Amino acid sequence: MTHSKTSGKAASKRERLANAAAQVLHEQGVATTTLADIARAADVPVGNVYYYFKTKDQLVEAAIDAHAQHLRQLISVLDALPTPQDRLKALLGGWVEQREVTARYGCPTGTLASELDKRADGLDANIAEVMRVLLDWAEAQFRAMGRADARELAVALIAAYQGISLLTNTFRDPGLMASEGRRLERWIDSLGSAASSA
Amino acid sequence: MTHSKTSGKAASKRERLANAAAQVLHEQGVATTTLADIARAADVPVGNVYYYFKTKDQLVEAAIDAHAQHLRQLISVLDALPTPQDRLKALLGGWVEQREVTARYGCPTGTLASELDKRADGLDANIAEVMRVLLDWAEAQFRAMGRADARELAVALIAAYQGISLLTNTFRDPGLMASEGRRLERWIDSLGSAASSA
DNA sequence: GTCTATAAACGGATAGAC
DNA sequence: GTCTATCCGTTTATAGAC
Repeated sequence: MTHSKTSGKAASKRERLANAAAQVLHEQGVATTTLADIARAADVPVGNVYYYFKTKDQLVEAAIDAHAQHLRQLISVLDALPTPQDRLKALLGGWVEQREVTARYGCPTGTLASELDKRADGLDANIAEVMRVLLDWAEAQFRAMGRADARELAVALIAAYQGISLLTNTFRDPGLMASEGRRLERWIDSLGSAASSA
Repeated sequence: MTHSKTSGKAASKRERLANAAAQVLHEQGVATTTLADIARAADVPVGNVYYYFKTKDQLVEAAIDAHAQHLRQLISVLDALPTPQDRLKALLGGWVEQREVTARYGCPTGTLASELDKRADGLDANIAEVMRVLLDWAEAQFRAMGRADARELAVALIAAYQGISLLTNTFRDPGLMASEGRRLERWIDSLGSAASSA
Protein backbone atom coordinates (compact mmCIF):
# COMPACT_ATOMS: atom_id res chain seq x y z
CA MET A 1 0.00 0.00 0.00
CA THR A 2 1.21 3.45 -0.87
CA HIS A 3 -0.54 5.42 1.83
CA SER A 4 -0.12 5.05 5.57
CA LYS A 5 -3.51 5.13 7.34
CA THR A 6 -2.45 7.86 9.73
CA SER A 7 0.74 9.80 9.44
CA GLY A 8 1.90 11.26 12.69
CA LYS A 9 1.39 14.91 11.80
CA ALA A 10 -1.36 16.79 9.95
CA ALA A 11 -4.09 14.92 8.08
CA SER A 12 -2.80 13.45 4.85
CA LYS A 13 -4.27 14.68 1.61
CA ARG A 14 -6.18 11.44 1.37
CA GLU A 15 -7.73 11.97 4.78
CA ARG A 16 -8.52 15.59 3.95
CA LEU A 17 -10.37 14.41 0.86
CA ALA A 18 -12.30 11.75 2.78
CA ASN A 19 -13.38 14.19 5.47
CA ALA A 20 -14.25 16.88 2.96
CA ALA A 21 -16.29 14.29 1.07
CA ALA A 22 -18.19 13.29 4.22
CA GLN A 23 -19.10 16.90 4.92
CA VAL A 24 -19.94 18.05 1.41
CA LEU A 25 -21.88 14.88 0.60
CA HIS A 26 -23.97 15.47 3.71
CA GLU A 27 -24.64 19.08 2.81
CA GLN A 28 -25.30 18.65 -0.90
CA GLY A 29 -26.12 14.99 -1.37
CA VAL A 30 -24.11 12.64 -3.59
CA ALA A 31 -26.00 13.41 -6.78
CA THR A 32 -25.45 17.15 -6.90
CA THR A 33 -21.93 17.02 -5.50
CA THR A 34 -19.22 17.14 -8.14
CA LEU A 35 -15.64 16.04 -7.70
CA ALA A 36 -14.73 19.69 -8.09
CA ASP A 37 -16.84 20.52 -5.01
CA ILE A 38 -15.02 17.97 -2.88
CA ALA A 39 -11.62 18.94 -4.25
CA ARG A 40 -12.30 22.59 -3.46
CA ALA A 41 -13.43 21.80 0.09
CA ALA A 42 -10.29 19.75 0.66
CA ASP A 43 -8.15 22.39 -1.05
CA VAL A 44 -6.81 19.91 -3.56
CA PRO A 45 -6.68 20.41 -7.35
CA VAL A 46 -9.45 18.57 -9.16
CA GLY A 47 -7.41 16.31 -11.35
CA ASN A 48 -5.22 15.27 -8.42
CA VAL A 49 -8.18 13.63 -6.72
CA TYR A 50 -7.78 10.65 -8.99
CA TYR A 51 -4.39 9.89 -7.58
CA TYR A 52 -6.06 9.03 -4.28
CA PHE A 53 -9.46 7.77 -5.41
CA LYS A 54 -9.91 6.12 -8.76
CA THR A 55 -13.65 6.78 -8.97
CA LYS A 56 -16.29 8.99 -7.39
CA ASP A 57 -17.78 5.90 -5.77
CA GLN A 58 -14.54 5.24 -3.91
CA LEU A 59 -14.79 8.75 -2.53
CA VAL A 60 -18.34 8.08 -1.37
CA GLU A 61 -17.13 4.87 0.21
CA ALA A 62 -14.42 6.76 2.06
CA ALA A 63 -17.04 9.22 3.32
CA ILE A 64 -19.14 6.35 4.67
CA ASP A 65 -16.05 4.98 6.42
CA ALA A 66 -15.56 8.38 8.01
CA HIS A 67 -19.14 8.26 9.32
CA ALA A 68 -18.57 4.73 10.64
CA GLN A 69 -15.43 5.88 12.40
CA HIS A 70 -17.33 8.78 13.96
CA LEU A 71 -20.07 6.42 15.16
CA ARG A 72 -17.57 4.04 16.77
CA GLN A 73 -16.06 6.98 18.61
CA LEU A 74 -19.47 8.14 19.83
CA ILE A 75 -20.33 4.68 21.08
CA SER A 76 -17.09 4.39 23.00
CA VAL A 77 -17.91 7.66 24.76
CA LEU A 78 -21.46 6.56 25.57
CA ASP A 79 -20.29 3.21 26.89
CA ALA A 80 -18.42 5.01 29.66
CA LEU A 81 -21.73 6.07 31.21
CA PRO A 82 -23.08 4.03 34.18
CA THR A 83 -26.58 2.85 33.16
CA PRO A 84 -28.21 1.94 29.85
CA GLN A 85 -30.79 4.68 30.46
CA ASP A 86 -27.98 7.22 30.80
CA ARG A 87 -26.38 5.96 27.62
CA LEU A 88 -29.59 6.12 25.58
CA LYS A 89 -30.42 9.57 26.89
CA ALA A 90 -26.94 10.79 26.06
CA LEU A 91 -27.49 9.53 22.52
CA LEU A 92 -30.74 11.50 22.41
CA GLY A 93 -28.94 14.55 23.77
CA GLY A 94 -26.43 14.43 20.97
CA TRP A 95 -29.19 14.28 18.39
CA VAL A 96 -30.93 17.29 19.90
CA GLU A 97 -27.66 19.22 20.05
CA GLN A 98 -27.25 18.68 16.32
CA ARG A 99 -30.75 19.91 15.54
CA GLU A 100 -29.68 23.03 13.66
CA VAL A 101 -27.47 21.04 11.30
CA THR A 102 -30.20 18.43 10.94
CA ALA A 103 -32.76 21.10 10.07
CA ARG A 104 -30.47 22.30 7.32
CA TYR A 105 -29.13 19.02 5.93
CA GLY A 106 -30.87 16.09 7.62
CA CYS A 107 -29.22 13.15 9.39
CA PRO A 108 -25.86 12.40 7.74
CA THR A 109 -26.39 8.65 7.77
CA GLY A 110 -30.08 8.72 6.92
CA THR A 111 -29.88 11.05 3.93
CA LEU A 112 -26.95 9.05 2.61
CA ALA A 113 -28.84 5.77 3.04
CA SER A 114 -31.87 7.18 1.30
CA GLU A 115 -29.90 8.40 -1.66
CA LEU A 116 -27.63 5.39 -2.05
CA ASP A 117 -30.56 2.99 -2.07
CA LYS A 118 -31.64 4.53 -5.36
CA ARG A 119 -28.34 3.85 -7.06
CA ALA A 120 -27.02 0.78 -8.79
CA ASP A 121 -23.67 0.72 -7.01
CA GLY A 122 -23.18 -1.55 -4.00
CA LEU A 123 -22.56 1.29 -1.55
CA ASP A 124 -26.00 0.84 0.01
CA ALA A 125 -24.64 -2.25 1.78
CA ASN A 126 -21.90 -0.12 3.35
CA ILE A 127 -24.28 2.45 4.77
CA ALA A 128 -26.66 -0.28 5.93
CA GLU A 129 -23.77 -1.70 7.93
CA VAL A 130 -23.28 1.63 9.71
CA MET A 131 -26.96 1.74 10.53
CA ARG A 132 -26.83 -1.82 11.82
CA VAL A 133 -24.01 -1.01 14.22
CA LEU A 134 -26.13 1.74 15.79
CA LEU A 135 -29.16 -0.54 15.89
CA ASP A 136 -27.22 -3.34 17.57
CA TRP A 137 -25.82 -0.96 20.15
CA ALA A 138 -29.27 0.40 21.01
CA GLU A 139 -30.60 -3.13 21.25
CA ALA A 140 -27.87 -4.00 23.75
CA GLN A 141 -28.95 -1.06 25.93
CA PHE A 142 -32.60 -2.10 26.00
CA ARG A 143 -31.57 -5.65 26.75
CA ALA A 144 -29.46 -4.40 29.65
CA MET A 145 -32.65 -2.76 30.88
CA GLY A 146 -34.22 -6.19 31.04
CA ARG A 147 -36.47 -5.83 28.01
CA ALA A 148 -37.20 -9.00 26.07
CA ASP A 149 -38.41 -6.88 23.13
CA ALA A 150 -35.07 -5.07 22.94
CA ARG A 151 -34.70 -5.39 19.17
CA GLU A 152 -38.14 -3.98 18.49
CA LEU A 153 -37.51 -1.08 20.84
CA ALA A 154 -34.14 -0.39 19.22
CA VAL A 155 -35.77 -0.32 15.78
CA ALA A 156 -38.48 2.01 17.11
CA LEU A 157 -35.92 4.38 18.64
CA ILE A 158 -33.70 4.63 15.57
CA ALA A 159 -36.75 4.92 13.31
CA ALA A 160 -38.09 7.73 15.50
CA TYR A 161 -34.79 9.54 15.11
CA GLN A 162 -34.56 9.01 11.37
CA GLY A 163 -38.16 10.11 10.93
CA ILE A 164 -37.93 13.22 13.05
CA SER A 165 -34.70 14.09 11.25
CA LEU A 166 -36.56 13.96 7.96
CA LEU A 167 -39.39 16.14 9.26
CA THR A 168 -36.98 18.55 10.95
CA ASN A 169 -35.17 18.87 7.64
CA THR A 170 -38.31 19.07 5.50
CA PHE A 171 -39.80 21.86 7.60
CA ARG A 172 -36.45 23.42 8.47
CA ASP A 173 -37.63 23.42 12.08
CA PRO A 174 -35.11 22.40 14.80
CA GLY A 175 -37.93 22.65 17.34
CA LEU A 176 -39.38 19.40 16.03
CA MET A 177 -36.21 17.54 16.98
CA ALA A 178 -36.12 19.17 20.42
CA SER A 179 -39.74 18.30 21.14
CA GLU A 180 -39.46 14.72 19.93
CA GLY A 181 -36.24 14.34 21.91
CA ARG A 182 -38.07 15.21 25.12
CA ARG A 183 -40.87 12.79 24.24
CA LEU A 184 -38.41 9.97 23.62
CA GLU A 185 -36.70 10.71 26.91
CA ARG A 186 -39.99 10.31 28.76
CA TRP A 187 -40.56 7.12 26.79
CA ILE A 188 -37.23 5.66 27.88
CA ASP A 189 -37.98 6.61 31.48
CA SER A 190 -41.32 4.83 31.23
CA LEU A 191 -39.67 1.57 30.16
CA GLY A 192 -39.05 -0.25 33.40
CA SER A 193 -37.94 -3.85 33.26
CA ALA A 194 -41.65 -4.70 33.58
CA ALA A 195 -44.65 -3.90 31.36
CA SER A 196 -44.53 -3.74 27.57
CA SER A 197 -46.23 -0.36 27.17
CA ALA A 198 -45.78 0.06 23.43
CA MET B 1 -54.44 27.48 -21.05
CA THR B 2 -53.82 24.94 -23.73
CA HIS B 3 -54.52 21.76 -21.80
CA SER B 4 -57.74 20.82 -20.07
CA LYS B 5 -57.11 19.42 -16.58
CA THR B 6 -59.09 16.26 -17.23
CA SER B 7 -60.41 15.22 -20.58
CA GLY B 8 -63.41 12.94 -20.40
CA LYS B 9 -61.73 9.85 -21.82
CA ALA B 10 -58.31 8.29 -21.40
CA ALA B 11 -55.55 10.13 -19.56
CA SER B 12 -54.07 12.91 -21.66
CA LYS B 13 -50.46 12.71 -22.64
CA ARG B 14 -49.69 15.33 -20.04
CA GLU B 15 -51.29 13.24 -17.33
CA ARG B 16 -49.54 10.13 -18.55
CA LEU B 17 -46.24 11.94 -18.24
CA ALA B 18 -47.05 13.24 -14.76
CA ASN B 19 -48.05 9.80 -13.49
CA ALA B 20 -45.07 8.12 -15.12
CA ALA B 21 -42.86 10.75 -13.52
CA ALA B 22 -44.34 10.09 -10.08
CA GLN B 23 -43.67 6.38 -10.38
CA VAL B 24 -40.23 6.48 -11.97
CA LEU B 25 -39.01 9.23 -9.66
CA HIS B 26 -40.07 7.10 -6.70
CA GLU B 27 -38.30 4.05 -8.02
CA GLN B 28 -35.11 5.70 -9.22
CA GLY B 29 -34.91 9.02 -7.41
CA VAL B 30 -34.84 12.37 -9.17
CA ALA B 31 -31.08 12.49 -9.61
CA THR B 32 -30.63 9.28 -11.56
CA THR B 33 -33.85 9.59 -13.51
CA THR B 34 -33.42 11.05 -16.97
CA LEU B 35 -36.13 12.60 -19.09
CA ALA B 36 -35.67 9.65 -21.41
CA ASP B 37 -36.64 7.29 -18.55
CA ILE B 38 -39.86 9.15 -17.90
CA ALA B 39 -40.67 9.49 -21.58
CA ARG B 40 -40.20 5.76 -22.07
CA ALA B 41 -42.42 4.92 -19.10
CA ALA B 42 -45.13 7.22 -20.45
CA ASP B 43 -44.62 5.89 -23.99
CA VAL B 44 -43.90 9.35 -25.34
CA PRO B 45 -40.93 10.35 -27.53
CA VAL B 46 -38.21 12.14 -25.59
CA GLY B 47 -38.16 15.43 -27.42
CA ASN B 48 -41.92 15.71 -27.25
CA VAL B 49 -41.80 15.93 -23.48
CA TYR B 50 -40.83 19.57 -23.79
CA TYR B 51 -44.10 20.43 -25.40
CA TYR B 52 -45.80 19.64 -22.10
CA PHE B 53 -43.09 20.47 -19.58
CA LYS B 54 -40.50 23.11 -20.29
CA THR B 55 -37.98 21.84 -17.73
CA LYS B 56 -37.22 18.71 -15.74
CA ASP B 57 -38.19 20.60 -12.61
CA GLN B 58 -41.70 21.17 -13.94
CA LEU B 59 -41.99 17.42 -14.39
CA VAL B 60 -40.89 16.86 -10.81
CA GLU B 61 -43.44 19.42 -9.71
CA ALA B 62 -46.15 17.57 -11.62
CA ALA B 63 -45.10 14.35 -9.90
CA ILE B 64 -45.44 16.00 -6.51
CA ASP B 65 -48.91 17.20 -7.49
CA ALA B 66 -49.79 13.63 -8.37
CA HIS B 67 -48.71 12.52 -4.90
CA ALA B 68 -50.74 15.33 -3.32
CA GLN B 69 -53.78 14.24 -5.33
CA HIS B 70 -53.28 10.65 -4.17
CA LEU B 71 -53.03 11.78 -0.55
CA ARG B 72 -56.24 13.83 -0.76
CA GLN B 73 -58.00 10.77 -2.15
CA LEU B 74 -56.69 8.56 0.67
CA ILE B 75 -57.82 11.06 3.28
CA SER B 76 -61.31 11.24 1.85
CA VAL B 77 -61.56 7.45 2.13
CA LEU B 78 -60.27 7.43 5.70
CA ASP B 79 -62.65 10.19 6.74
CA ALA B 80 -65.57 7.90 5.99
CA LEU B 81 -64.60 5.69 8.95
CA PRO B 82 -66.48 6.15 12.25
CA THR B 83 -63.84 6.90 14.90
CA PRO B 84 -60.46 8.67 14.85
CA GLN B 85 -58.86 5.45 16.13
CA ASP B 86 -60.31 3.58 13.16
CA ARG B 87 -59.04 6.23 10.79
CA LEU B 88 -55.51 6.22 12.20
CA LYS B 89 -55.36 2.44 12.21
CA ALA B 90 -56.56 2.34 8.62
CA LEU B 91 -53.72 4.70 7.75
CA LEU B 92 -51.31 2.31 9.47
CA GLY B 93 -52.86 -0.60 7.61
CA GLY B 94 -52.19 1.07 4.29
CA TRP B 95 -48.57 1.61 5.19
CA VAL B 96 -48.12 -2.01 6.17
CA GLU B 97 -49.82 -3.17 2.98
CA GLN B 98 -47.26 -1.20 0.98
CA ARG B 99 -44.33 -2.70 2.84
CA GLU B 100 -42.90 -4.61 -0.11
CA VAL B 101 -42.78 -1.50 -2.27
CA THR B 102 -41.36 0.47 0.66
CA ALA B 103 -38.64 -2.12 1.20
CA ARG B 104 -37.66 -1.72 -2.43
CA TYR B 105 -38.01 2.04 -2.92
CA GLY B 106 -38.84 3.72 0.39
CA CYS B 107 -41.77 6.03 1.12
CA PRO B 108 -42.65 7.98 -2.05
CA THR B 109 -43.08 11.27 -0.20
CA GLY B 110 -40.20 10.81 2.22
CA THR B 111 -37.55 9.86 -0.32
CA LEU B 112 -38.66 12.75 -2.51
CA ALA B 113 -38.50 15.18 0.41
CA SER B 114 -35.05 13.96 1.38
CA GLU B 115 -33.69 14.35 -2.10
CA LEU B 116 -35.33 17.68 -2.94
CA ASP B 117 -34.05 19.30 0.23
CA LYS B 118 -30.54 18.92 -1.17
CA ARG B 119 -31.32 20.84 -4.33
CA ALA B 120 -31.34 24.54 -5.03
CA ASP B 121 -34.74 24.59 -6.73
CA GLY B 122 -37.81 25.61 -4.72
CA LEU B 123 -39.52 22.23 -5.05
CA ASP B 124 -38.77 21.36 -1.42
CA ALA B 125 -41.56 23.76 -0.43
CA ASN B 126 -44.00 21.78 -2.57
CA ILE B 127 -43.19 18.45 -0.98
CA ALA B 128 -43.21 20.02 2.48
CA GLU B 129 -46.76 21.12 1.78
CA VAL B 130 -47.80 17.53 1.02
CA MET B 131 -46.22 16.38 4.25
CA ARG B 132 -47.98 19.15 6.14
CA VAL B 133 -51.39 18.06 4.86
CA LEU B 134 -50.81 14.57 6.24
CA LEU B 135 -49.52 15.99 9.51
CA ASP B 136 -52.53 18.27 9.91
CA TRP B 137 -54.90 15.42 9.21
CA ALA B 138 -53.26 13.18 11.81
CA GLU B 139 -53.33 16.02 14.32
CA ALA B 140 -57.08 16.41 13.78
CA GLN B 141 -57.56 12.72 14.60
CA PHE B 142 -55.62 12.90 17.86
CA ARG B 143 -57.52 16.05 18.77
CA ALA B 144 -60.79 14.24 18.13
CA MET B 145 -59.53 11.66 20.61
CA GLY B 146 -59.38 14.40 23.20
CA ARG B 147 -55.60 14.77 23.29
CA ALA B 148 -54.26 18.24 24.06
CA ASP B 149 -50.86 17.17 22.73
CA ALA B 150 -52.34 16.26 19.36
CA ARG B 151 -49.70 18.04 17.29
CA GLU B 152 -46.84 16.35 19.10
CA LEU B 153 -48.48 12.95 18.68
CA ALA B 154 -49.08 13.59 14.99
CA VAL B 155 -45.44 14.51 14.49
CA ALA B 156 -44.41 11.38 16.40
CA LEU B 157 -46.66 9.17 14.28
CA ILE B 158 -45.53 10.52 10.91
CA ALA B 159 -41.92 10.51 12.05
CA ALA B 160 -42.27 6.89 13.13
CA TYR B 161 -43.59 6.05 9.67
CA GLN B 162 -40.92 7.98 7.82
CA GLY B 163 -38.21 6.45 9.99
CA ILE B 164 -39.38 2.88 9.69
CA SER B 165 -39.75 3.40 5.95
CA LEU B 166 -36.11 4.40 5.79
CA LEU B 167 -35.00 1.37 7.82
CA THR B 168 -37.28 -0.96 5.88
CA ASN B 169 -35.72 0.35 2.70
CA THR B 170 -32.14 0.36 3.98
CA PHE B 171 -32.34 -3.26 5.14
CA ARG B 172 -34.72 -4.35 2.38
CA ASP B 173 -36.83 -5.92 5.12
CA PRO B 174 -40.65 -5.54 4.92
CA GLY B 175 -40.90 -7.27 8.28
CA LEU B 176 -39.63 -4.14 10.00
CA MET B 177 -42.63 -2.19 8.71
CA ALA B 178 -45.03 -4.93 9.76
CA SER B 179 -43.61 -5.13 13.25
CA GLU B 180 -43.52 -1.37 13.80
CA GLY B 181 -47.07 -1.14 12.42
CA ARG B 182 -48.28 -3.50 15.14
CA ARG B 183 -46.41 -1.54 17.78
CA LEU B 184 -47.95 1.74 16.63
CA GLU B 185 -51.40 0.16 16.66
CA ARG B 186 -50.94 -0.81 20.30
CA TRP B 187 -49.69 2.70 20.96
CA ILE B 188 -52.82 4.26 19.47
CA ASP B 189 -54.98 1.91 21.51
CA SER B 190 -53.15 2.95 24.65
CA LEU B 191 -53.92 6.63 24.07
CA GLY B 192 -57.16 7.20 25.92
CA SER B 193 -58.38 10.76 26.37
CA ALA B 194 -56.58 10.59 29.71
CA ALA B 195 -52.91 10.05 30.60
CA SER B 196 -49.99 11.36 28.54
CA SER B 197 -48.01 8.13 28.38
CA ALA B 198 -45.35 9.28 25.96
C1' DG C 1 -49.71 18.94 -31.95
C1' DT C 2 -46.10 15.45 -32.67
C1' DC C 3 -41.64 14.03 -33.36
C1' DT C 4 -36.38 13.93 -35.01
C1' DA C 5 -32.12 15.73 -35.08
C1' DT C 6 -28.94 18.26 -32.85
C1' DA C 7 -26.98 21.89 -30.07
C1' DA C 8 -25.06 23.24 -25.56
C1' DA C 9 -23.52 22.22 -21.05
C1' DC C 10 -21.83 19.51 -17.67
C1' DG C 11 -19.13 16.26 -15.15
C1' DG C 12 -16.41 12.04 -14.67
C1' DA C 13 -12.28 10.31 -15.99
C1' DT C 14 -7.49 10.14 -18.41
C1' DA C 15 -2.90 11.50 -20.46
C1' DG C 16 0.97 13.27 -19.63
C1' DA C 17 3.95 17.53 -18.22
C1' DC C 18 6.42 18.86 -14.22
C1' DG D 1 3.78 12.60 -6.00
C1' DT D 2 1.38 16.79 -7.82
C1' DC D 3 -1.15 19.25 -11.08
C1' DT D 4 -3.04 21.00 -15.96
C1' DA D 5 -5.28 20.28 -19.98
C1' DT D 6 -8.43 17.76 -22.24
C1' DC D 7 -11.26 13.94 -23.80
C1' DC D 8 -15.58 11.75 -23.95
C1' DG D 9 -20.05 10.18 -22.54
C1' DT D 10 -24.39 11.70 -20.86
C1' DT D 11 -28.26 14.65 -20.38
C1' DT D 12 -30.85 18.78 -20.69
C1' DA D 13 -32.86 21.57 -23.85
C1' DT D 14 -33.88 23.68 -28.58
C1' DA D 15 -34.71 24.19 -33.66
C1' DG D 16 -37.38 23.07 -36.91
C1' DA D 17 -39.48 19.35 -40.17
C1' DC D 18 -43.81 17.06 -40.57
